[in-house]
Amino acid sequence: MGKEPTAAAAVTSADVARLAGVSRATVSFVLNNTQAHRVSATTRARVLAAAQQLGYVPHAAARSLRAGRSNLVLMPASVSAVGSLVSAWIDDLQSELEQHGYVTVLHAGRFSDPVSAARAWAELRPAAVLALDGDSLTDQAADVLGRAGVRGVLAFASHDVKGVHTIGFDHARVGALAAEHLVSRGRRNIGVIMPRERGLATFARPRLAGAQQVAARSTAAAVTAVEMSYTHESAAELAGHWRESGLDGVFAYNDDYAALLLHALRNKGVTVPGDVAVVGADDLVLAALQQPPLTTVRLDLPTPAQVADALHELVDRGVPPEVPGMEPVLVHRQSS
Amino acid sequence: MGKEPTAAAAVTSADVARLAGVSRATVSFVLNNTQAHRVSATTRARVLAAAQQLGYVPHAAARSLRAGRSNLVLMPASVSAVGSLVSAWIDDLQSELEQHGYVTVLHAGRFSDPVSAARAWAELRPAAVLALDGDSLTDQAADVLGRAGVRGVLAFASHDVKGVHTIGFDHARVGALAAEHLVSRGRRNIGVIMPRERGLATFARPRLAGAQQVAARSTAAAVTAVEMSYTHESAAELAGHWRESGLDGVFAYNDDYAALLLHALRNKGVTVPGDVAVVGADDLVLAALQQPPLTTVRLDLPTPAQVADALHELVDRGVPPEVPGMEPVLVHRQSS
DNA sequence: GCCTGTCGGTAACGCGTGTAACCTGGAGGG
DNA sequence: CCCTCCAGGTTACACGCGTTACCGACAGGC
Repeated sequence: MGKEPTAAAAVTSADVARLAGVSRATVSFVLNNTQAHRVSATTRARVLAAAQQLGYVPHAAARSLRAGRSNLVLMPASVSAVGSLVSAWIDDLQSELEQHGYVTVLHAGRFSDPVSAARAWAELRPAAVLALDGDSLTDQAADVLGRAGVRGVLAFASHDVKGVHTIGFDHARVGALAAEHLVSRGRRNIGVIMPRERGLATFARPRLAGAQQVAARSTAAAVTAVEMSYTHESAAELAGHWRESGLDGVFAYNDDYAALLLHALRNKGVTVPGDVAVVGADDLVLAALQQPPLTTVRLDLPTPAQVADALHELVDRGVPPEVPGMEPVLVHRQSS
Repeated sequence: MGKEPTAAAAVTSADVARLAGVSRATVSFVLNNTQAHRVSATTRARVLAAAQQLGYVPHAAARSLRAGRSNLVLMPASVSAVGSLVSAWIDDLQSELEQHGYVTVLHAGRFSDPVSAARAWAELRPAAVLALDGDSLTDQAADVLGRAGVRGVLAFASHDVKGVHTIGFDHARVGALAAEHLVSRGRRNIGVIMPRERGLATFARPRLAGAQQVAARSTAAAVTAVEMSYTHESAAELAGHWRESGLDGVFAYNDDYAALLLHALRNKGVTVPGDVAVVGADDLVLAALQQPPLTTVRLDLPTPAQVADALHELVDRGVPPEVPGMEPVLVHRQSS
């Protein structure tokens, strides 16, 4: 009960041992149910009682230091970059990994380059790193992780990186799909929204590139990048100059951005899909709520269980089974 | 260059020492720029070169084990429970803490009770725990953290908990504000949406309670809890039976839920605010985009810098400066 | 009485670090 | 020549834990 007001030292297994009147080894045997060593029922009870009384909790770092491997899974991701789409997916993945005995942790830092990012992750000595924006991983970064003893590096990425097991996640396909759809609806001047919000560029750039490739193939269409922030002001300004831009189709990066832009366009008297066709992405709940309902690109992700199993295999045996990549699907509604 | 295909052992400072031809201590002195000890320029260069060549990254766990304290800040929170509102705030907080030398990490687990949750957090031996849903913290949970040597426990909560430094965050006030507004607009039968999504209950329950208190004071009004999932089907079903419910006002927990409900109501021919007034919360960007624009409760949070400073003071000196709590403000638009 | 097991416990080491304490060789002052 | 001092290195320990090897006591078979 009596908690020290002054810097209470942490309770260690040695404290438990002292209180129970046994050695630290015995405490370890009891608390870990070590099968190789037998402990009498009475001492076992004494140890458990002492641990309970002191509120002992083992020190994960010391444990994995001794064991030579950790059960930490690091997901480098900023909370805001994770859209509403993936957040539920991440939660489920976390539960799956928990059942495998892993502790999953999200960490976002602002890093200048991939290698210093990898260095920061490596300091934590996770068992595995699961990168959602795997395209920002270089092979030097993967090398840093490997030298730090990270057993598995899994990444959603469009291209292979040495030392990284990639799960197909080609954002270029998303942009291409949207652009192809707009072209097939007769649009020729296609704008692609590039969010100014930091952290979204890694996804936005390849989506733009995908759209540009489509334009390059079909000679009739042209693609223009259009910057926009996720604010009413930015959307209103964009919509205000829309007619001058001559754009008759737009891929808005996201359903969130699309909804914001849609509203601003209507306010300025630009009709959708009459004057301009709008396509979002992620197929969020709000997409269907828009006026007109929003055409969007749905992203079918591999199930959390599949990814969790793959990660476990990778950490445990070194060779993961194949995981199906992300498959983008166009959902046609009235905005295009 | 040659990376071992078979379980490459992690690079340690001993490896660096061996390659540089010095002792491990010297390596430590060089890499940490220890002022108390002088190292000649030539050996310093040799050590740095060796570390560079091997790609050495220090082992954070071993370091904090030795140092007796960690620089980890743990934020228990599931990604999906963190609304769009707080996600940007969290990112900023993370940068602030990074400048203070902390590594911030998000962790969500499904726990049966507060104490086992605290135990899981305590295993990581963080310097501090920052709980966003602080109302699920008990004093036993705080005790577990304290005994594990966690220096500071900060929580957004409505009530004080022994051993926890709370930052005022009274969700009951949010519900109360919404209810008062609806009553002042002449509404008498007020529904409060309770999301079925897991993890949101800790916020939803006090919001409901706040609304109920308002109803208890003003004899004219009644409050009913209404369950709803964040899906089109659930919203449609709710809207389909709306007239029978007799509700003429609703606090929809959230702008997201409010937008979904708004749309479903319109589909069923229920007019807003004619038949029913709708109030959301969080003042998300999409709130102003709705038809009609959504009345909402904006939550003014303390700045990330304030919280980061408080946390640092708490960890460093044990006594944090006061941090202003969350202040809910009603934003009136046309949906009520 | 001696050898052989088995049961129940402990001593000791190492994981990767940081740092206090301790050497050593050479320069300088008396 | 001896003592002192300092620069520049090393040795040794501790952090909290898991585990291997050891050890004493006691029972049983010859």
